[in-house]
Amino acid sequence: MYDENNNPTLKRGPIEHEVRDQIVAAATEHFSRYGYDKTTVSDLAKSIGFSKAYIYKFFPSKQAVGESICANCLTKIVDDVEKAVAEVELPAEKLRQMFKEIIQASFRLYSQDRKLYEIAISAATDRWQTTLVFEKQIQSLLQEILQEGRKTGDFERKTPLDEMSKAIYLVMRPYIHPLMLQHSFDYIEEAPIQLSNLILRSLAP
Amino acid sequence: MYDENNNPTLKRGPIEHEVRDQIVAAATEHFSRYGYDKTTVSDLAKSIGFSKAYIYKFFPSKQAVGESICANCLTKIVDDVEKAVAEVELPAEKLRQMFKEIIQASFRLYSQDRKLYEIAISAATDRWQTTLVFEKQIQSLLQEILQEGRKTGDFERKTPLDEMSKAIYLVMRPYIHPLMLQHSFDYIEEAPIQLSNLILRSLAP
DNA sequence: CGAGTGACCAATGTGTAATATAGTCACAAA
DNA sequence: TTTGTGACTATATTACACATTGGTCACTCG
Repeated sequence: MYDENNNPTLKRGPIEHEVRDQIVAAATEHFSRYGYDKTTVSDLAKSIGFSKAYIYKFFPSKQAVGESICANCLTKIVDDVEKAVAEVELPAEKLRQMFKEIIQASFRLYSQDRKLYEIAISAATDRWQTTLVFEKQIQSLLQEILQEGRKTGDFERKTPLDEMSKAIYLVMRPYIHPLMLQHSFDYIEEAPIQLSNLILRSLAP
Repeated sequence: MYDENNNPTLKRGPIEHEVRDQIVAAATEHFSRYGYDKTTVSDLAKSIGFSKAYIYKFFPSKQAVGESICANCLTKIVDDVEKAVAEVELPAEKLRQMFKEIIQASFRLYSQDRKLYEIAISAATDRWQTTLVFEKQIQSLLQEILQEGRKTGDFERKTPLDEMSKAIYLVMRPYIHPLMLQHSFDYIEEAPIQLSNLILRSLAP
């Protein structure tokens, strides 16, 4: 597996360093208050008391800083989803919870940190690394649930797991992709319910 | 049912009139060549040999002209889908064909008339009348197929028809909405197949 | 050597004055 | 009445000079 923690398009210079953390902290603050575009690299530098050039000892580009902040948001979403899934027992319920919580966690980010959500939109639209990792994590979680459901006999076993998993991911994708989710806000209440029902009917043994 | 053919937000003055047709023809030509934004109402007027003011005897706004042209595109898509559906016998095959052809017809518009596709995006994003009509038509077609499948015993009958229909529409929606479809181009080959499979598994009696 | 920076450049963004456009209306000709 | 228009306004768009910004590099200081 690829180690995205030492990826040269995302990081540069010392991986563990106090200043790196300061940059991330300052960026989180500034990006969420003023937005990615209206925050300059100089702003970040000033707020931690260094020169702009020093930022570039730790990050190869402004976008790389953005990706770090975005990665934190997406990781938070994955954590919330995993937590919600862990709260119930049956695989079918896990699936419902997963779908519902992905939407709710994303929507929370949208409501409470609009500016960071906008970064997530750029990330998904321009296919930043961090988005690919996020998608993989969601897909893994989905596959785990499916595997468990197959083991317990709650889900059918004829259809190949990959096919099952892929199709269900495709159903969920419009609600995972931040840009698409925006165009589905009218459905965030009913969609996870109706679509979970449909998915579960298709998974009946 | 509401008569959108005499809707004051879309039309004005004589409904059946040669000049109206000329305007629509000129607009189709200009919009598809130069795009909606870069075509001025004066351009349309000039190309049919009248003054700009005369256009407004037939349409209440430039957008209304755009909606007319867009309505033609969407009607074409619905026709293509209905034709494709009529070509097969079994309800299950009709569903597959429907899903596949919606995507292909939209993609054809995207490939061959990019500028008109862009109008369709505006229409869907800003919820123009014409888009609502289009969605209704697709939903009706879907419901017809489901009803037939229930009658023939090909589809299960426990789940309420409305629920079934709604859920399947939600699965298809990302591929019907032109703006969302753009972000799913990577999946236009596999999605209709995988998702039709999933839907049909959920419809098994 | 490692931490840190000012000066610099190409590219991108911004403010603004000038232009173009959507839409209306009173009115004319047929 | 029906067909058709030029002149007008308020809003949107362009164009262009100017300022900012992302990013680099040679350099200093300890």
